[in-house]
Amino acid sequence: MTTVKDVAKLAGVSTATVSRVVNKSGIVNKETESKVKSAMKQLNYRPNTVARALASKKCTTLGLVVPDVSDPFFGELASAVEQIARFTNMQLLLSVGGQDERSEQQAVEALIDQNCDTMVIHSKKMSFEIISYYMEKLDGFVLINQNLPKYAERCIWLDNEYGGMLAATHLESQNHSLVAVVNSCYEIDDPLLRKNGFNKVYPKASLYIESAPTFEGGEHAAELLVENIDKITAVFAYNDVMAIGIITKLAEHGIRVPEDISIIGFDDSLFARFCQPKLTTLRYPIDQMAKHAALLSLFLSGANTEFSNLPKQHCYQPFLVERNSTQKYD
Amino acid sequence: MTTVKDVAKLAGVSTATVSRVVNKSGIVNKETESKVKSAMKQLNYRPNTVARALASKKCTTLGLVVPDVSDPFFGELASAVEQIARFTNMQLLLSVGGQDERSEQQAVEALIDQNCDTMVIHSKKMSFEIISYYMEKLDGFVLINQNLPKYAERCIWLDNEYGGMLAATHLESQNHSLVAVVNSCYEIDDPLLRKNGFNKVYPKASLYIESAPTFEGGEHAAELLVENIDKITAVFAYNDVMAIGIITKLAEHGIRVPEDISIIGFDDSLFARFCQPKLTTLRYPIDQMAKHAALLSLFLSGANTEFSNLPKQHCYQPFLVERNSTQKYD
DNA sequence: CAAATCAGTGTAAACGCTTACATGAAGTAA
DNA sequence: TTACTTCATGTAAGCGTTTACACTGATTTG
Repeated sequence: MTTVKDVAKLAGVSTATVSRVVNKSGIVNKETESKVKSAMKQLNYRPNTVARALASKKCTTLGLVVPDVSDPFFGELASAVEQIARFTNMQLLLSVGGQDERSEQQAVEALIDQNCDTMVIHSKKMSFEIISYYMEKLDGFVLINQNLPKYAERCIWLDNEYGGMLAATHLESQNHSLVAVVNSCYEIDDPLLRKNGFNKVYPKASLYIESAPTFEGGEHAAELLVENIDKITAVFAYNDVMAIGIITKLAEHGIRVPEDISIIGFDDSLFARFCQPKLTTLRYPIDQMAKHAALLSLFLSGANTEFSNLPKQHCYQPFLVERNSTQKYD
Repeated sequence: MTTVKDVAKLAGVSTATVSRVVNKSGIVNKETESKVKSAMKQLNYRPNTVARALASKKCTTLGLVVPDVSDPFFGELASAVEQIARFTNMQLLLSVGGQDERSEQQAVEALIDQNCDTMVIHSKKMSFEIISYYMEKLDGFVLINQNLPKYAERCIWLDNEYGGMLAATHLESQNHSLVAVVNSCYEIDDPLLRKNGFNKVYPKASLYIESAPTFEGGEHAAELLVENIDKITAVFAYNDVMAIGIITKLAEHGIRVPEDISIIGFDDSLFARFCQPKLTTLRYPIDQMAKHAALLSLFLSGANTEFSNLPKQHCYQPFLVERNSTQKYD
């Protein structure tokens, strides 16, 4: 491993000077600079990021914690954050938080141990106290998919209520009056908000079901749907996977989508186009949101000052992607 | 931030002793140990991983490079590696390699800059020369989904040929004699090997098509399938996404799966169950493989010596998952 | 022309930790 | 008693950087 010292010796300067040219900090003579540069090239010098982080107390890693990378939604999120990391010469440090508060907190602590002070967190279970603690401690702590009014400046979230409204409006425009809502039974805000938004258009759903936000959860909900099939003409599912679970189970009962019943999903996950029929759904701009969150964290932690003109708006709006799982009712 | 010094002062010992108890290295008196431990607790001390890595020249990060995290296949891979990392108190450092040799190499270099010397690499484009270079330089450099005979001890791969055979055998057992192979057009070994395996059972496919290994690629291939629909009764697709693309496009032409034509995929991706009909496919045990690769890297780099009795077998076998997209031909 | 400024560079002390080596006390064998 | 172990701990020199500060010689200012 070649170090600053080697470079300094070869170039006939001090390590301080080498450091100056590497970091483009301080003033250094053009000639000296080129001597140093050629020495670096000759020795194939690569600064040691770890030593650099230690000495400068600045860190070159961008942390991300998500509940589960194998979920394609978080895969997309991770991919977006990684792009920003690479673009700003940082390294992505990934921790998965799992499903309970303790492991989420451990994931954050693990990042802190790595001197990482810029991170974007998708938390499911962390209490407000714990979040506040980190917010106070780390300037670069930013939350994605969660809106804490007290820290709204450091949150990036989706307008779930608006999403619910959009779905409802779409169904209404297709003359559906008997609609079911199949919601997630998880104790987070999103399901509630989507339902609220939906209720603004349809003050009362013909049927309201809660189930796990998974394929199986969708299948399970579909059983109940089948029993009440005469009372509904359309359903708003919490997410695409559930919607697909519903469609699959419905098909087993000989109920066709969209001919017999319309279904609208949420997320526009990459497999929304994989099912029969292709899913009408709401696009969740997680890619943009994740990039915004990463840039915001970088800016707030002081790790990167180039991107100061970030969008003021921290709340993102989903939009309708109309495919084939919904149709006019008559 | 509280450091060893603070702990040492509070406990009335030297930093060396604190280090000893933290690392369980060297001999330390029971009493002293508990004094130190309580001091650590009291100050909420957490060792700084960066400083530790610098001083000991051992690193606490486990690197992973994949072509694209947003692809659920790599999401699963990343998730498995992360589990091992967490289990061994390491941090996952994720780099995405993209689609060309240069960026793959940059991804690796970025890991090296972080002092990371244990890493698992899924490469698509790296030349043998470059790979050899890293193999010689880094003991912990292990390859996944690639078998380089010279470095077989540091590769974990799938028996693609066997997979092809399995698919063929299944189709044969269902009396299909007119089979098409829809393969990936990417220049990697996998498609070729799968085809070879398939050919052992069916020396000549009734139709051979190459296309991009994506949903669209599948749709595209399906157009050709449709033109030759009378010549085939079954198709072996390179992967699940292609299979789904094919099914979707076929459906548009009124061709039903499996009634009119059987189709078998590869991977058993999580959405193999999302489509209609659910896909018969070959399970790719990427989860196990990734864990093995991570453990192997950890062992070879010397970062963790606990797991020395790893499976001798570096080649993994896919197996058939029979669902509803194939049926007996008569 | 003395004083002040400034470009360009070097010196050396951090950063938070590990670890080779030194030290000293106590026990053991001769 | 002397010499040798063994246990337990401390001292201090790194690890590869950054950076505050000091220094020099040249240029500008009044």
